Amino acid sequence: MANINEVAKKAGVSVATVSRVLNSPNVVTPKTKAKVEDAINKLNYEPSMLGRNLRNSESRLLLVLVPSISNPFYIDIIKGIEQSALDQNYNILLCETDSNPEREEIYFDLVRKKMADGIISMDPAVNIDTLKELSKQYAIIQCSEYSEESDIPYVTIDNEEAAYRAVKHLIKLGHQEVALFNSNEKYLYARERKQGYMRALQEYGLPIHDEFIIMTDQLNFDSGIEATKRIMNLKDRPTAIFSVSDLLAVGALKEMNRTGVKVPEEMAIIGFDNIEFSNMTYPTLTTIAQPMYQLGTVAANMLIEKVNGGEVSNTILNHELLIREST
Amino acid sequence: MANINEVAKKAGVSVATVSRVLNSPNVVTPKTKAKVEDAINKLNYEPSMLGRNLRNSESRLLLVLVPSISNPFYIDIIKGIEQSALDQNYNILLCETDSNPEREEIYFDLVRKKMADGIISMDPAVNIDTLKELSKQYAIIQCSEYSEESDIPYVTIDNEEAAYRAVKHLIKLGHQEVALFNSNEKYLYARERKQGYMRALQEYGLPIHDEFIIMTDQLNFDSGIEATKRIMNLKDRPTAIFSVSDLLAVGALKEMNRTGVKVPEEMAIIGFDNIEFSNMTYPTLTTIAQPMYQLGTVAANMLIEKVNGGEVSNTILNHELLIREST
DNA sequence: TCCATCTGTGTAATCGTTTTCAATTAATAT
DNA sequence: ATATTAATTGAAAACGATTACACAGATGGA
Repeated sequence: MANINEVAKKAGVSVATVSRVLNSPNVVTPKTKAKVEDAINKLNYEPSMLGRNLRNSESRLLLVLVPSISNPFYIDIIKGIEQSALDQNYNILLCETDSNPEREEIYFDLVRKKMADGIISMDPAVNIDTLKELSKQYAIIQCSEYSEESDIPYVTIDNEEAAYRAVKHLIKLGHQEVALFNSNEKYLYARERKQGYMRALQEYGLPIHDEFIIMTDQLNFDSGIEATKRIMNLKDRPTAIFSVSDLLAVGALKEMNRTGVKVPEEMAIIGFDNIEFSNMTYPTLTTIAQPMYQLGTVAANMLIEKVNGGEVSNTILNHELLIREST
Repeated sequence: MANINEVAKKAGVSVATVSRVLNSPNVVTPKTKAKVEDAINKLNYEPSMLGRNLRNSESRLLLVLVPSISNPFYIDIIKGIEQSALDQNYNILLCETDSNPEREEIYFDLVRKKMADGIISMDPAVNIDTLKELSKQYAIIQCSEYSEESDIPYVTIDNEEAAYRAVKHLIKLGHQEVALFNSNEKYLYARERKQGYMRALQEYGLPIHDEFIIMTDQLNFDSGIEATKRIMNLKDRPTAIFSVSDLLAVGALKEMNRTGVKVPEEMAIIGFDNIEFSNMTYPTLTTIAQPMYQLGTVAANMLIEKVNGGEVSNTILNHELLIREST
């Protein structure tokens, strides 16, 4: 476990020279460089990042705050972040908050204590006041979900437009009664998607049935089943469902299969996200595809730019309507 | 961005005392403690982990090496690891190798450079020679997949027995022709599960058809579809499939749905892992449930024990046959 | 030949903690 | 009141790198 001093001694040079061989090899004479490299090899020296990080006051670690890694939506985003981070010599600290404020505090402390150089927040349930406070001092980017009135930079898609297109697609297929499986409207994306839903209905002069709008607490499979049961118990049922998450839609699909309702003939279903699994279901799921991987790379690049003192501006990425078997 | 010196000055004590207030509050007088805490609050002081880590020569970071985070099998393991780590004041560095040796090297370098205190390896395709070499100097645990001839501690399940039970279950349902969707036999778990498969067949005096044994390169949905097509093209088809991964089985299910083959009537399918999705499919998937979360917590506890110089011994956890609709 | 310039290298300070050891103060026993 | 012991505190040395600054030797021009 040699350190830079031993290498310097063995090579007969100063520690400064060893450091230079490592960090700016061009300023040092080929001859001394060779001596130093020889010593490094002989001693099996590996520079310690602990010393390096302290001296440079950086950790080269990026905090990635996710509500839950069980939702595959985040998986591709994380892959994108990881790739961008790696390309720029950063690593990621993946943190699942489970929408648990205590956990969140643990993770926030990591950046306060300099264990992380910045944060990518993807948790809609994040404590936005703390986040705003932190953003005065630390580099922070919001990815996918964001807060309007904070001036924290974000990358996302046009949720209103995406929802509008999804519902328009259903209407054009002849559906007049479209249910909405939404999440809690305290989240911006939920409000925006609902607006898109309403705009489409209004544009085609269709009435809005309040009982067709189901709010679920969580975006998961079970909530999808639950919401579907409520819809199916209505005496006037809708003929199509627009779900703001593929996981909810998969739950709906499952419930249809269980009760023998034919999809898309008796009930059309459209999801949101384009998670991998949406293509594995029976029938496959029509959905709004979000550019997850790209959301990740862009978020990471923005964050690193910000860590290095640069200015970044908000980014809206493109989405896409993916028509498959469920509509 | 105050440091310990400024706090000491403001409180009128030495830095040693400040450090003690933080790390062993009981040895310092209540009065001085109050002074120090007051100064800490006034200055908004947060101790830097960079300094701390250098001094303690530790990073309190655990490297988690996963082949791919797209496979939900690893998600619950990761959750378990994270919980255990957090409980003991560690954090995890999640690293997806994508079975890419270059990436793997980047991650290995993190432990060589003291950026991580230990490794939990879950990648079957890991470079075992490098891993063995590293294990002489660093704390390493293998989780789920392991190498027999290395003396790196591991936690896993009894793969042979699990496979045996799965196939026995199919046989008891009357299936005489059982296909095996396996992964490459260079992996230990693949060899063990194949052995369990053969033991069950032999025990019931059933012949082993080589053409019923399909080896797939990857454990994903597409490979499952591919393998199913090959099986269905045989003139003598099996009546049941034992797949060593739920993802493969989901692919098989999808292909059955597409071609109108009834599951389980015309083809029974049993998976392995019990990923969340296995309960969302149509029909739901019978599977061998692995204790993923527990694999994670145990692996993390073992690793931390080892990081602290303790000795750990290999652990075999229990699995369970989960009978659902696909058999 | 001499001075100016450029290159390569070394010295030592610095990043922010923890901890050993010594010194001081407080507490207890005589 | 004094000697002895115990409890608090402080000074200074690590931990392992990077880098500003100074210095020496080489190069080139006049």
